[in-house]
Amino acid sequence: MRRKKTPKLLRIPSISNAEWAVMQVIWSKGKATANEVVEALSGHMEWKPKTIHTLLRRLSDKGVLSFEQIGREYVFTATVTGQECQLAESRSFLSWVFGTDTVTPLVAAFARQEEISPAEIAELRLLLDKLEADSAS
Amino acid sequence: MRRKKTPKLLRIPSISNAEWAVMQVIWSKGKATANEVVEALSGHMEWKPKTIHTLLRRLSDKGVLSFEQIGREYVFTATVTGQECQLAESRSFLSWVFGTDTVTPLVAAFARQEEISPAEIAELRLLLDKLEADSAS
DNA sequence: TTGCGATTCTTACAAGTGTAGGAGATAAAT
DNA sequence: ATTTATCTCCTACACTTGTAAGAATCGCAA
Repeated sequence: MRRKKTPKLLRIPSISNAEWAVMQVIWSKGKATANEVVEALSGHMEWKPKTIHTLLRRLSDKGVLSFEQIGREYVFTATVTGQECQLAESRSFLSWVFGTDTVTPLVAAFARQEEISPAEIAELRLLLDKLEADSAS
Repeated sequence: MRRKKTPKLLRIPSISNAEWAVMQVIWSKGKATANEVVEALSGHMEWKPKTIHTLLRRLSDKGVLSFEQIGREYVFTATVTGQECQLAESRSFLSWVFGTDTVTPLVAAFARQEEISPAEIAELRLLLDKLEADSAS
């Protein structure tokens, strides 16, 4: 039987909008050099390499990235998982926009605008089923 | 039969964190003077009145608040609904944190951490049922 | 070993935010 | 009519964010 995860309240520093794009790359690749990040982002972001370097530095300063020097390059890795950050951000988002700590109001808001497709409804149902099964076990 | 709401892409200017607290008050009261907002926020926010005045001014500058002068006071009203703003913010949030335009990943993230209570599961199911009924009609 | 090219470190700067203070105007009270 | 208590308007300032340029450094090729 799965137990509630430890409520690890490790303070996750706030990651800005632009910084998220960089983190996504690191998370998806596990680790990456500055150039790999630049590479990965070129195409769908129109950032100069310098800009990305700045973001990497700021993220390191905040402690959500760590790096080791390999030769003359730095290899960055995340010190927090994407899931942790997503959850943390989601919580604070829900709290300031909906004044709540649950997802329901958000879903309701989308529902009101009929922004939820039948396929998604099915997907959500499945999720709920699994949740219930889990907690019942 | 309900039709999809007009996809009114009226650009909603971004409302900052602190500003949201002010908007919540205006939305809940319909209209309010500066002092009423100060009043409403005192207690759970530790802001000086001046701070709130500044936020009101900035919101007016952004055009999400309008005001009419009654005597020597200003009465503020919102020019955008809370729902519009919540939806707009939610969309941009989901897009930069989850890289999606649907709510499912957020719900899944909460589900993974078992942050969803049985009661909430029921509530969500109800919501989905209603949604489906609506679109089927 | 010396220059060169790649990489990192330092600095910049405007816009947006959080958080107000002080000056000026004005309605109300006396 | 003057004072006074309130409001609003203008100004401030440090921090964050988006967006980078230039300087310094360091390892490799010649």
